[in-house]
Amino acid sequence: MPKYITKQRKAFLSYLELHPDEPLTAHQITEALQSENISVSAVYRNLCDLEAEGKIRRISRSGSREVYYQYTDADACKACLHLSCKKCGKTFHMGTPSTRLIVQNLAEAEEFAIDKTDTVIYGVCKDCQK
Amino acid sequence: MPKYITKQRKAFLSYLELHPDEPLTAHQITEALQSENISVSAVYRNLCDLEAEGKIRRISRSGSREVYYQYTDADACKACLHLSCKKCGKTFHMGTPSTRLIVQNLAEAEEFAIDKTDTVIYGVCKDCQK
DNA sequence: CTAGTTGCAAAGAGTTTGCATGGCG
DNA sequence: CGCCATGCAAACTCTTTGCAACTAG
Repeated sequence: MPKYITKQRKAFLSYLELHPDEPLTAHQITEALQSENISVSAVYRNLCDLEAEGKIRRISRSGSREVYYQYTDADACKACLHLSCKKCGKTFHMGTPSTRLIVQNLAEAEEFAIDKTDTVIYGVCKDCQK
Repeated sequence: MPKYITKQRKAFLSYLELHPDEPLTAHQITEALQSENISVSAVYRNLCDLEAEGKIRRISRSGSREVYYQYTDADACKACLHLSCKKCGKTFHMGTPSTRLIVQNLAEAEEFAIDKTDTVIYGVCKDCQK
């Protein structure tokens, strides 16, 4: 948790708030904040801080060597599961009833306590299915 | 797809087959095959090949900087979802009925076509819940 | 004034690649 | 014998770190 609100941190945070749930690379963020003269190290340090606070999800997987950071607007989505479209990259929030159904089914049928924050379900969204 | 069956590749593949669905680092694999005198580059090259063939899942996420490779024994688990325990690291295969239920629910309630190969559900398994 | 934050450049870690050598078929 | 795979070391890229300078409170 930040103690000083510097110009760089302010820019960094407001950029993330404008792109919630969007998979961003460290490089992308640095580029976007070029006008604010933020350094790569500051970006990484801030990313690490947020990751430690659990406000950012870091992901990398098959198909791309890139590492993505996703700003997850805290409370808004602690109750739901996240759906990520492999085509457009957008993230969707699963409705509460569906989420509950899955959580319950997993608990009952598999005795598995799902972690809603960590899990991301991949697939193809409505719009990209055409 | 391999054209020659070399001693190193044979050792590499049989090691993976002994550790299906287990999250392994490239370093770990190299260490384990030390007696076979396999080089790091050979390990990486073989990992890349399998990843391209879709036989290996590469994953890295918040909480650890490590990159894990998981050998997914092809056909055996194309029909089910994977559960990964955050405590013991083991992977479990979700039963077909439960899987079907989730797939269907996602399709109906969210119009989202889940990709069973890419998705991994994180949480805590039965044994680790105690 | 004091302590947290930044920028820079150097250090690190993990992964990839070029090239000559060696081995499978 | 011809081509693929390997090993080695160098090259790369991304990320982390040390340190001095800066700045918010």
